[in-house]
Amino acid sequence: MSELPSAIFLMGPTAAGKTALALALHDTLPVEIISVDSSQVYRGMDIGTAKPTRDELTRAPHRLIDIRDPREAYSAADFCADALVEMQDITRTGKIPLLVGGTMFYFRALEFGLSDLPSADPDVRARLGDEAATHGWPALHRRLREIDPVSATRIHPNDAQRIQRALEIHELTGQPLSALGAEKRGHSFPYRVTRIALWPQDRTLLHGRIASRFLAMLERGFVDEVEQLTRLDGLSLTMPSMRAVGYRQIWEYLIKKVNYSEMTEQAIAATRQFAKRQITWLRSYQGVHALDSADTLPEKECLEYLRQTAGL
RNA sequence: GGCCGGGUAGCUCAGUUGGUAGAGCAGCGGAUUGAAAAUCCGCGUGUCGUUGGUUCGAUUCCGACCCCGGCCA
Repeated sequence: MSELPSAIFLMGPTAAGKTALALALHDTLPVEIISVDSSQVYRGMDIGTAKPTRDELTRAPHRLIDIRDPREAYSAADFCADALVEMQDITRTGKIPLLVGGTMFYFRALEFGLSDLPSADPDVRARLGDEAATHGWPALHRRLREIDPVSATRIHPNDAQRIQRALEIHELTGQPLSALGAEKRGHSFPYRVTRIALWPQDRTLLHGRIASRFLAMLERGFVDEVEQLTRLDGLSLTMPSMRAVGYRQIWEYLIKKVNYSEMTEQAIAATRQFAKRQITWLRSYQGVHALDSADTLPEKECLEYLRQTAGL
């Protein structure tokens, strides 16, 4: 058996201090950073995604940032392919890939793989969306029950997105998702992973950071940033990029659907809920070493852990 | 100071013709296979402002007091 190269995952909810810790690690270890963030892939979305600043990027380049136009879609499958290419590129130069971010689904898909399924088809989705608009999603769920009872049991009748996806797969392949998903193509991730998660155990503290960070984003021109985006021809609120926390609420403020204080309140609440979902992922992610980011960054603790487990 | 509203969940409010109460939002927990910062599921005990009275029983009726609006002085 040959020894697999090392990789480090640095995970954590929003506003936990991941970027700061990653920069610190980059200063002392032979690592190169890959961003694991479904919103930072978009160009022009800087303030609201808490993208590293230009100075920080000069100090420690991040891969997989600014690789898409906000009118394009990006997916977990795209990420897996892109990340693997970058990881191998880093490994080739004798360095260690440090994957940093808050998109837990991307981490999971990368490490454990996705089944061999067709990618999204806008036409099929549009047609299913139209059907749902007239008959309702529960009707489509009934149809799913006929063609794929296993998936229909797993997917709730209200879960529009998953019903749509399951029906889409059936239309595209003629086979049920439950059958395709079952034949896992033997996935083996070619890295030895050290997983670290960073977040304050004190929820109140996290909430405080989320609120003050959002207010700081507003001061740095977040509304202007979204205003610029609304001028992009063809960009709409339903696109994946604009479903991002903060962007969505500010967009609604700009079209006068909500006032300024409602926007602020709703954006902060949406961020808290997002952080909670991220924490749910982290709790179920096996083999994760949790670091508490309370008042100060646990930089030394992190380095010590890496020394012991990854031999750095 | 007088009159009129109102004081019920963290917030906004509903309700109980007297049998100790429920929505939305927030919060908490969970799921998660090409939209994932998405999408979905589950969770509601709170001196019903305080204090007396009537009553078998009061958050509900009556009185006093306190607080917040508004109007009049």
